[in-house]
Order: sequence, then C-alpha cells, then structure tokens
Amino acid sequence: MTGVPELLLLRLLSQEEMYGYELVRKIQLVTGEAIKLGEGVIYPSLYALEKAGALKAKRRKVGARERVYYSLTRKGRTRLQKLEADWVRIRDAVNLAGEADAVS
Amino acid sequence: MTGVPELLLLRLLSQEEMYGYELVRKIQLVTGEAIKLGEGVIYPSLYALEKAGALKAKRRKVGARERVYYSLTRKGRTRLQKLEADWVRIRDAVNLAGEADAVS
DNA sequence: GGTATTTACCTTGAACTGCGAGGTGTTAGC
DNA sequence: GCTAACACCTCGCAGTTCAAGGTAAATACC
Repeated sequence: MTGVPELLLLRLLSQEEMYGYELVRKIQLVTGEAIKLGEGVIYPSLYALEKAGALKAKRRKVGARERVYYSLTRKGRTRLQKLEADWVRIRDAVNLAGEADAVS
Repeated sequence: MTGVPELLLLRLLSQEEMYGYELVRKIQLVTGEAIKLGEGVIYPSLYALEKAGALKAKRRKVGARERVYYSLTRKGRTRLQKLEADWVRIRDAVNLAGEADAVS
C-alpha cells in the first residue's frame, strides 16, 4: 500500500551509493530505530530494483572483502519522485481522514 | 507494514456504526479520493476484525433490505489506539528519514 | 411495463509485500 | 584460537491488498 521500504532505499541511495549491509543499519539510524528492515527485506528489494533498472550495482573490493555498491539510475530518480508523491498522498489522506473523523 | 485500511475502518467505526458498502464510499470521501478501498478489501477486513473481537455486527432491516452494521468493542478501541500509535511512528520516521537524507 | 443503475451483500484466486531464520565466508579484537 | 562484527545471500511462510466476479433487491428512467 505505501511502499515505505522501497522509498527509504531510493532516498538514501539518491544521496550517495551504499551497500546492502550498510543500508540496513542506516535505515535504523535515520528513522530513530522506529523502522528496522532486516536483510531479508533489503537484499531482495535491491535485486528487484536493479532488475527494474532503477539501480545499478558496482562490485568493489575493500581490502579482500567485497561490497556491492548501489546507486540510482535516471529511471531510479523518476521512480523515487513517484514514490515520494505517493507517500505524501497517502500520508495526507490518512491525516485528513483522522481530522474529518474527529470533527464529524 | 502500516495497516492503513484497518486503521481507517476502526477510526470511522469508532465514531458511528456503519455498514460495509457505506464504508467503501465514506473512505473515498474523507480521504478526498486519495484512498479507494474496494469491497474486496472492506468485507474480508470486517470479518477478520469481528472474528478477532474488535467489532460487533448487528443485522438490521431497512425497508426490505438488510444491512450489517458494525461498531467497535472495547477490544476494538484498544486496537485502534495501538494502530494510531503505529501509524504516527511510521509516519514520523519516514518524514525524519527524508529530512536527515536531504541534509546529509 | 421494462430496463438500467444503484444499493448491498459476499467470495475467490492471485499478486505482492514483508520478514524471520537460516546459511556462507571474512575480518578484527582479545 | 575464539568470538563478534561484517557482508553477502536465500528460502518459505504469513499477511495484505486487490480485481473481478456473482446474487438480489430497490430505485430511476423511459
């Protein structure tokens, strides 16, 4: 209904490229622990977004360890804008419904 | 993740008892067309909530036509409070993430 | 009188989402 | 040498949401 995980991923990646494990912790950080998305959510989401052409992956060796960095494509930026708009629409609608309800 | 449909249902029914078909239109009305939940969402939700003890149903004849009116139980009010709190948590977290992201 | 729309109920099957719990191997600290 | 953190990945379930159907009565329209 709201697509919150995807929205958060695209938002963060629109700022700077990051890798999966990093995103898991970053999301907890920027939401003040309120939203915790596990790796079981993050990794499949990243693959789906990459497959959809919204993200591009870049494998990079850091020492002997490999990380997969993701960044937004042009298509990804378009998608982010749409998700932001959707979110605002839903958020405001729910708030509106709350007020209308309280008043009625 | 957010349980928006259930939240809207419980909110509306906490104000006054209503029947399924009425709820479908009411939700469109109070959200300014932004959220449209079809009968395929509403009816199963109502049954589930009734089964969970959050709603009670009252069949009433209006003319020769029968309507099923739903209203909140005490358990339903508790559940509504929890959902409201959850919603605020998610909403604020997403907003917070947006700001943190824009600033960083 | 007949027909179309609206009211009102309900079900089904599928798609999509989200997640916990698992597994592998690497690096760092003690 | 051992434990904890790092970093990747997958599986299968459970829950949510939906479009599309179907029934039947009431109303509106011609």
